[in-house]
Amino acid sequence: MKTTQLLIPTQKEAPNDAQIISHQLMIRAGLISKLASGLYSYLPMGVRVLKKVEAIIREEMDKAGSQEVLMPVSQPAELWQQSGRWDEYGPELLRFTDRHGRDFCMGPTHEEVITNLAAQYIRSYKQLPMSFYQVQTKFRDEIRPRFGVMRSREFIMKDAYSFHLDQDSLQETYDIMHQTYCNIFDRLGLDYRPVLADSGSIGGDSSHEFHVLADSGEDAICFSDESTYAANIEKVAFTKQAATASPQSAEESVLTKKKTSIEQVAEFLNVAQSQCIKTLIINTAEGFKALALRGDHELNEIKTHNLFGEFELASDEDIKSLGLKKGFIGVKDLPIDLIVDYSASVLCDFVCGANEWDQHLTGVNWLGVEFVEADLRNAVEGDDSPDGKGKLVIKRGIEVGHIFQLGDKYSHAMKANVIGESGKAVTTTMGCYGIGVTRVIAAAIEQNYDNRGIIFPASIAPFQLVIVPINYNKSSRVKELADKLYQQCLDAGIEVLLDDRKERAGIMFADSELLGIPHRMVLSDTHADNGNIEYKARNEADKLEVSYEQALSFIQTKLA
RNA sequence: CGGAGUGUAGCGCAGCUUGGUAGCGUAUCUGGUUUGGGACCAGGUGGUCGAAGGUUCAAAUCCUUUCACUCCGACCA
Repeated sequence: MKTTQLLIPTQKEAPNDAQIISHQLMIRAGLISKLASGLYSYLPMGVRVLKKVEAIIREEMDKAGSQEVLMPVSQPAELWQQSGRWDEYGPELLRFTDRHGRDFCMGPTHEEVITNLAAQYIRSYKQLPMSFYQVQTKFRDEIRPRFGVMRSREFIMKDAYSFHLDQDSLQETYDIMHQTYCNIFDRLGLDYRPVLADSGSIGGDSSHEFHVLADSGEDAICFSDESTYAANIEKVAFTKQAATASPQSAEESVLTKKKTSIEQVAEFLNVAQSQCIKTLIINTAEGFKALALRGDHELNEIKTHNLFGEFELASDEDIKSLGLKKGFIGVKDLPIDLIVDYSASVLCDFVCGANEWDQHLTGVNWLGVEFVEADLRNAVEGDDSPDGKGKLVIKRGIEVGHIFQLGDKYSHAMKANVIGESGKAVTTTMGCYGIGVTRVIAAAIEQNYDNRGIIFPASIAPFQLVIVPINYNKSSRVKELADKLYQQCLDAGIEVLLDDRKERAGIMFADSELLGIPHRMVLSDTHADNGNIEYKARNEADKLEVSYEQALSFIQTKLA
């Protein structure tokens, strides 16, 4: 295509609400345009990239034997009431009412619809296993959309669902999908890692997230420095440890006026935060519970949720009503159940609140305290890897894919049964596999850019090659050479952009670099004098002269 | 939802304290000079200053209400 035929609104400056690099560059390169909070239009260049990503995903999904379908964005409430999620989902589910007063929602995901389809059409075990996918718009009414298309409200997702007669069959497809996802992200040219993820109540190794490594990632993921272990920080499970020390000192109460945080107390008493215990009070369906953690550790909400169900931190009033002093809560003589994290229960001679205003205790030991132990915390850098090999390293990741085994949650609720071999109805078992298509683009940019702009991986660049003729509108020789080369490239099936604008060289260079087109050929009178063109790869510093005659075969070699 | 901040031309911003003709850079249009790294000169286009109400002879500016957007938080007791 020719630049003058395209809308490529590049900008020198990014809008000041664009915080992260991918957001800034997508706006500056004219890929997207913001309509409202968390809502973006894709402009021609953005759509080209989107289509590239989708094409790779489609090819690999087809290869994996999945069938493409397309389901509606708006969905009737009845389906969600059947699955129970109409009440469970919360405010992220955008609901609305049609003119007849019927309730609907914008689909944040499509388990309900696909399960409904399966219930209708899959009747016999002989049809199983079967899987479906779609590339489609999702709507999630995010509490705080941010980072451009990274966390937007409307986004494009590839979601796939599989149906099985039994767990073995599900596991088989799950493994295929795992490999398929690796193939997809390999082809997308991304540095990614599959990591163990939280799978809710199902448990086991039945859920993996695919993370693109980038400092701006919203998730923390843990790796062993000596093995292949990799997991979301939320998922790293710890077991009971053996005590490494024994009590040495006697308990003592000290004045810690207005020192209410672990940080303040540790500094004031000149002890490590890891030698302090913090006591959190939570409100659960079964009443208030006290949780004790090492001062340098954080409470893991998912683990806590798995233990107690829905919970929230106790309010100031709640703490008061229990007779406790906020900022000075300790582990001794609590009026409620105490649950102690495994790494806190092995501490000796530690510091904790005294349950009196402005008082902490030092030299505290667990002797005589009643409690149960549990795994409550997030992993921190340097923890022992749960597989027993090496220490954990923490990196930031952007979650671009998630596969998990659903079991029969939806198929049971929505009666997706098949007639089994014995002639009786059997509830199918399901798997579910998602890729955030639009997020993949942002993630790819987070991983591939420099101070001039985007450096798209070749597989998803909007164009493979840009031809920059200098003085295209002045020099008939340059124009002739450029047009001819452009036509040769088109004939050869190369996705080529001819910058036919009446612009100075600097502007054309800057735009092509901002847009991240992998290969560039420059034509000018000076090069034409030598019968040459100039070639430069976006991701390399050096320019190269190539003879005009060999230009096409040269670029074909580069693209191969 | 809690806290903070911002709304003035497509984008980036000044003006507001102390009310008095709507400004700058960039983009865009016209003409000219330039032409291998975002050029220069000249002349234009473009804004009911987020919206509504109020005070005033007079409001971008002061007051009230409201809407939108952004950031931080919503585990660190």
